Amino acid sequence: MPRPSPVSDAVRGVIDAGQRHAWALDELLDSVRTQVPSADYSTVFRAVTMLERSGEVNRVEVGDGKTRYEPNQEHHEHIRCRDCGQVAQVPGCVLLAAESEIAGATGFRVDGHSLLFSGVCPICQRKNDG
Amino acid sequence: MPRPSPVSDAVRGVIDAGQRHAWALDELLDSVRTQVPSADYSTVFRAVTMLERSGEVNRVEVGDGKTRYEPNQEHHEHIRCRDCGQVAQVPGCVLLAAESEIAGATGFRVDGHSLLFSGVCPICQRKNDG
DNA sequence: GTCGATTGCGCAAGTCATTTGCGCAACTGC
DNA sequence: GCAGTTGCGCAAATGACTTGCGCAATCGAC
Repeated sequence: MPRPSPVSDAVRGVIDAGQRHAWALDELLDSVRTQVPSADYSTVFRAVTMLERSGEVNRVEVGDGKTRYEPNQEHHEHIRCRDCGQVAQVPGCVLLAAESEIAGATGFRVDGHSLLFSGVCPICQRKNDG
Repeated sequence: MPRPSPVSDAVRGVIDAGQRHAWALDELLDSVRTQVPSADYSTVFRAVTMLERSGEVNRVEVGDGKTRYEPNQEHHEHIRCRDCGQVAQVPGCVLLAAESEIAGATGFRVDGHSLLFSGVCPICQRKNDG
């Protein structure tokens, strides 16, 4: 019987709840603190690091200078709002076939890709109009 | 007649020479120092920032924790070596058509994307085999 | 129950990659 | 040759992690 770990459990819970798609550490911390007010940044960091190592979550880089984490699901792409930074999920993948073609063109052995669309999310569109 | 600016000129020269595709600041500094040994990190930083503002270079994020810069050319994708971090260029774009579809699926107003393939470059493939 | 070992986690310091402030000194135009 | 501008080196500040340290809560054994 392992010791209870409220902070780590809260981190896992927050990510799995899926209220947001790709969580940055500070966002995770804010959310975790609604359940465990004393939670610390480093603890959240260690928790997601463990979850990543165990394969429960994936690290994603969306080019905003922050490391983000999402639940480990089937492959998909991302779309980020240029204004608020919110990251949403774009289901499906149209690129697998392209990889072998890229391999031929560049000489690289291609084993993955990450595709990020950018634009303005519905909420920010409304804000901008108003 | 503006003052000469050897460091800034060297930065522009290095990027335009195209010996590498996407330059990180420390790589730029190393290269610039072969021409101007006293060159400083902050000066290189300010130079690329200017070049970016003037539209001569583009900032690219390739998910390795460093900001990279490339000459402002027509749209293309990138491929990065998982081992050595080298970034090469993948010409062409197969995704423009997809953007409107994504817009419909997510509600975002889509105005761009960035696609990064990852894999192992020819040099590292040879290193790994040997 | 209580004692020793384990381990979650808060605190604070360290690291890495920028980013900014400061001020000297070279250069330009007058 | 002089005043004003400005490129740039130096060093400190910032932001986002990352790591070390050690307390204290909890577990299992007796």
